[in-house]
Parts: sequence; structure tokens; C-alpha cells
Amino acid sequence: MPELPEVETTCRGIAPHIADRRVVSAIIREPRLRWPVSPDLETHIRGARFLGVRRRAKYILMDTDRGTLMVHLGMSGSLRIMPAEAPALFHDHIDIVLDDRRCLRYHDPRRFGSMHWLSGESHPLLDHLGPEPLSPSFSGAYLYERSRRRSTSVKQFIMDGKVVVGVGNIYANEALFMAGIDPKRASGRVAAARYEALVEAIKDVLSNAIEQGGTTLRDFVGGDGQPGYFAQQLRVYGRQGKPCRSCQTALREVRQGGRSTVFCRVCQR
DNA sequence: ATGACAACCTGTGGGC
DNA sequence: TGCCCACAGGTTGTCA
Repeated sequence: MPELPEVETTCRGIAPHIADRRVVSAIIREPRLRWPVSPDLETHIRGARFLGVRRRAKYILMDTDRGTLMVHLGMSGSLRIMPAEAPALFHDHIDIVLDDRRCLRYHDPRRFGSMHWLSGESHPLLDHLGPEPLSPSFSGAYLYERSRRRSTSVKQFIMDGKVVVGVGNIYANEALFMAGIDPKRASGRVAAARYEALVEAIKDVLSNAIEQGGTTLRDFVGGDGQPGYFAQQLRVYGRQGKPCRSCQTALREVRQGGRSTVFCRVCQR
């Protein structure tokens, strides 16, 4: 479900509702997520006051006066503000109960997400992450440099979190189309100028998707329960067999690293 | 270091 | 109508 724009949408949705709220309790109904949720979470977070919400890669970092709650939404997770007394539905695994009779509810059918408590500033999962795609340090020159002598395809290269974070399957497909680059091309054989175009496309597509509240494919909802509206603007993702919006050629689909790639063989070289 | 691939899960949609 | 398989927004760990 969530790529970076969806995670950002979630952050913005919950931030105003948890700021200055104190945690009354944590209800862990199902600790078996991507990483087992520590029973100590309740001990640590009870009584903590939320200060603000940050994002690093696709991790949501909710700072408190005692430490930081770190949440990843995996493939199917969502985090919403709910009335605390609202009955928990199937796959509502964790509630962080607040002092205003509401709660932050974590829902995740596939359980690929995670929830950790950070006493300090760091966590092993946050080490070795590449730059943020919307930061100035993410540039064409950077991608060009990192890609030299690498044989992996350009699509898999930009989806590698050690290279740059937050570029998931949907937006990788979209950005490569926008930049006119064949996703199957070896990353080490993409010219510097084309990496400039690719970086511009990545920043554009992510910024626009954030403005639209993310992409709702099945059931994504932001922190306030609203769906995203970017799906209607997708150029290639999910459009295999349909005409290219630029040249009308039927879009092709291939598999790369087990993920679906859709592209135009005329517009992307 | 790099790359290829399996693994972790449940839900859903398409083909038969 | 119903069953089975393939696949779905992500990331980590392992092995060659």
C-alpha cells in the first residue's frame, strides 16, 4: 500500500491529532509483525507526551518526551486516529490510547510493517539508508556516481534503499517513463544528463503524489481516513496493454526482481 | 561489494 | 458458482 507519498500523507494526517497528547496505554493485540513488537513498548510509552512527527525513508517517527515511536507500514499497513472506544476490527493489531479518548490505531493485514520504541536517536534499521529523494543531496550527479560499473538495471538501482530511500514500485515506474529511460537498461550505462532528468522526474512525481494525498489503489487511507487521489494521474503503473499516453503504443510489462515493470518501448530507451 | 532470490503474511482477482 | 494460482504498495537476510 504505502510508498513515500502515502507515508508522508499519514504523517501529516496524524501529526495535529497527537501533538501534546499524553499516552494512556498501549494495547498490543497481535505482536507478530515484520519484527516482533516488544512487550516493553507499553512500559516505555505509557505516560509519554507526543511532541511531533518526522519521517525517515518510509519510517514514521513520533517523538515524545521519553523516546520515539517508530512505525513502518509495510505493504498493507495504515495508521489512523480513532475514537478509543471504536470496536477493533480484524487486523487492528495495536492501539496507542491517548488522553483525549482517542487512539492511534495500527491496522495491517499482511503484517509486513513494524513498530519499535527508540530510547535514543538511532536504530539499526535507520543505519545505511540512502538520502531522502526530496533533499538537495539527491542529485543527478550523485546517482551517476553511485551507478558507475554497476550492472543492475536502472529500475532496481533506484529502488535500492541504500542508494535512495522512498522510491517504491509505483513511482519508480512513473519516474522512468517521465524521464524516457528504459527500466531494463544497466544503471552503469545511463548517461549523466539522463540521471539529471531521472532525479527531476522522481522529485516531481513524489511531490505531486504528496499534494494529491497519495495513491489509493485498494484501500489506502491517510491518518484522517481520507483516500489519496493520485491514482488517476498514473502514466504507466497498472496500465499494461493500454496505450501510452504520449505515443499510443501499447504499454509492455516485464518482471524485474519479482516486481512488475510497465513501460513504453518507444518512449523509453 | 554486488546481485539474485527466498522469505515474511493475508487478501483478491483472474482463469478455468 | 467455486477453486486454485499468481500476484499485490516493502524490506531483510542468505548465499553464490
